[in-house]
This record gives sequence, C-alpha cells and structure tokens, in this order.
Amino acid sequence: MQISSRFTIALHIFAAMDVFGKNYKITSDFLAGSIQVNTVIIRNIMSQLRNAGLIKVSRGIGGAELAKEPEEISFYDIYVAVESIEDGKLFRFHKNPNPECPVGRNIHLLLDDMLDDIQDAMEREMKRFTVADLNGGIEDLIGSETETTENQADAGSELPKSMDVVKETTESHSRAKAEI
Amino acid sequence: MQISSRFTIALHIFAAMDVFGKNYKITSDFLAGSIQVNTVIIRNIMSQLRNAGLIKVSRGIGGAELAKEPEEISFYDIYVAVESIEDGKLFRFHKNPNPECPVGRNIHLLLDDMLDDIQDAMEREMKRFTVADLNGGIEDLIGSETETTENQADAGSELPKSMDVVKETTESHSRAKAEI
DNA sequence: ATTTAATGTAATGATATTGGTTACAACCGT
DNA sequence: ACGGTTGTAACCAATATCATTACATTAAAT
Repeated sequence: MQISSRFTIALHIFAAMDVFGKNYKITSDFLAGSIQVNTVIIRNIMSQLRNAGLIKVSRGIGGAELAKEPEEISFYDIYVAVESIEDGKLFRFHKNPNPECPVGRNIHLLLDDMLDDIQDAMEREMKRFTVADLNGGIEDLIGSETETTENQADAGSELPKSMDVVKETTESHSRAKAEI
Repeated sequence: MQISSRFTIALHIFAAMDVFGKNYKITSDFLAGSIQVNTVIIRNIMSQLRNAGLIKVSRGIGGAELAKEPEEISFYDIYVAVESIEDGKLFRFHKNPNPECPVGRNIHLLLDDMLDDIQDAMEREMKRFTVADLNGGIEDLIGSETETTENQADAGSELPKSMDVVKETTESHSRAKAEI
C-alpha cells in the first residue's frame, strides 16, 4: 500500500502557512481552497498536527501558526503525526507463523532487523527535510514563476470563495499587503 | 498505511525454499502450513513472484524453485513483485491542488524530488538485502537453535497435515534425508 | 448579550484494499 | 484415467481512506 495523501496534504498546509501566513489568516476553509479537499479533512489533519505539537490553532478566532521553528519540524515529525502506522512498524507481518516449523518460529528473528534497517533508512531521509526546506523551496518556485510568465493561470475560472484572496495574492504576492 | 504482509509472506516463502527445498517438494500446501495462511494467498503471491521471474513453479507435478541465484534476488525485487504500488510511487499525492493558487500549482514541483529522495533511500536499502542473506540467516538461526534447547516446541500440538513433515524435519533437519 | 466566523468532532457513506474461503478448470506425472 | 497440484475466478468480511453533513463549542466583534 501507498502512504496516504494525508502526508502530502500536511506538507501542502505548511507550505501555504509560509506563503500566506504573514498576510492572511490560515483557516481550514482557506487551506481547503488551495488543496481542494473537504474542510473536515483539513481540520482532522490539523488536529493531528496540533496534537503532535507542530502547530497552534486558535479556536473561535480561527487561524493556525507554527508551534516551533521551521528548522525544528522535520518531514518525519509530520509523517508520524498524520500517518497511522501500527506499532510504528512500516511493514505489516503475517500473524501466525507456525511455531512447529523451524522457519516459522525463526522468521521474526530473521527478518525484524533487516526490516528495521529498511525502515530506518527511510526515516533517516525523512528527518533530513524540514519545514524550512519547504519554505525556501516554495518561495523560490513562486519567485521564478512570476519572472517568466505573467499570470497564465487566471484564464476564466471560478474559485472557491476563500480562494479569491489567494488569486489576488497570486498577482501581487510580493507587494506584501497586510490584510489581517 | 503499512506495507502489506504479502511482502513478509514472500520472504518467508524464500526462507522455507532454502531450508526445505533440498529434501521436500515446496508446494503451496506445504508453505501454507509453515506460514499459516490460506493456500490461495500463497498461490497468488507465488504467481506474482513467478510473473516477476523470481521463481519457477511446476504445474501438475507441483513444487517451486528459484529462477535465479539467491544473490540475484533482492528484497526490492520481491517488494516490487508483490506490492501494488501505483505508478511505483510510495507516497500518494492529493489529486486536485488548485492551479489558481501559487502553492497549489507548485506543490508537485516542490515535493516530488524530496519524496523521491525518501523513497530512493528506502529502496536502496531494500536492494542491499538478497535471498542469499535470507538463506544464511535462517540457517544460522536454526543451527544455533538446536545447539541450545532440544525440541522445546513439540509440546502436544496437532499440525496441519502437510506440516507433519516439517515437524519431522525440525528434529532432524541436519540429517539431510532425501524424501522426494 | 448577541452575532459571527471559526474549530472540534461525531456520524454516515462510498470506494478501495487486504486477507480469507470455496469452487473449479487446467495440468502432468504415474 | 487417477491423484495431486497449480491457476484463477468469485464472493465475503474487515479495514482504511476520503468525502460530506451536522452540530456543539469557542472567542472576537458589534
């Protein structure tokens, strides 16, 4: 099985917080407009990120912000927060190897270390990337985008209400308006 | 989500082929007894391994053997053979990021390389392990097992028919009988 | 105090995947 | 032809993901 899209949605949320956080209130509606999934999906993922101590969410008033410095939030932290991995094990194991069989009763001893090595390799790489990388990357991409083509994206299209503000930002995100 | 148990079942199959392949015919019934899952599960996984060119299975007569040298069959080969990973991508991506939003239309550019790095790290580690490691490991484990305790496992328990032979092997797998 | 705009979360459903099981056709040595 | 085996289709139960509606709760703004 693949790792669920909650992970990429969470990364998208962090990128949007960086790009829009200064000038706009980051609500679940706002994010749902950029990611184009249901607001409740967003809220559930944000609950998981909040429970993991990665973001702070304001009830009533609304809006979210980082709970730590961007360098201190790794992809691994995000992955663990949003992905339900039973026992923390990436590989599911067949439940009832036969203890009467020499292979069956040794299969766990045989495989556990190797499977852990593989999982560790993946998690080590996940720890190398942080929200700071995300922020630098998305800013660079948006920067180089406006250099080349000027708004090729607004060819007749209706936006979700909360995304109107995003479209406006598209045209002028460097003007750094303070709308809050 | 976790990676499905088809992977560890497949590894179990290879280990059993090594331990019992010399003296016994490796049928899906035999394997089902050691792994304790339904024979059809085994047959389906063996079909995938066969389609991937990793093993050869004899119809009619029954039995399976390696199609390559143990050193030439990596965990990665097995993983790809049995795990259904859409597009070969470990991470599922949310489908409709909003192209009107600067984050939405750049999120793939932003993440794809990083996610590929993570996936590559895992797959590199998977390629380091081969069926040869599996064989060496399981032989060592069974060897050291008989040194210490003598058959602590056959305390009153009924076995699936096809596992009787495995129990017998437990007691005397070093005697190397040829029963085929 | 009431209104308003949010969050938090329960409940339900559609869809997909996994794993289990029965059934049966096809195969091949004996 | 028989017996043991593989290959697969068909169906089912359990689980996970993602979508959606609904509503109680929160807190600022008026």
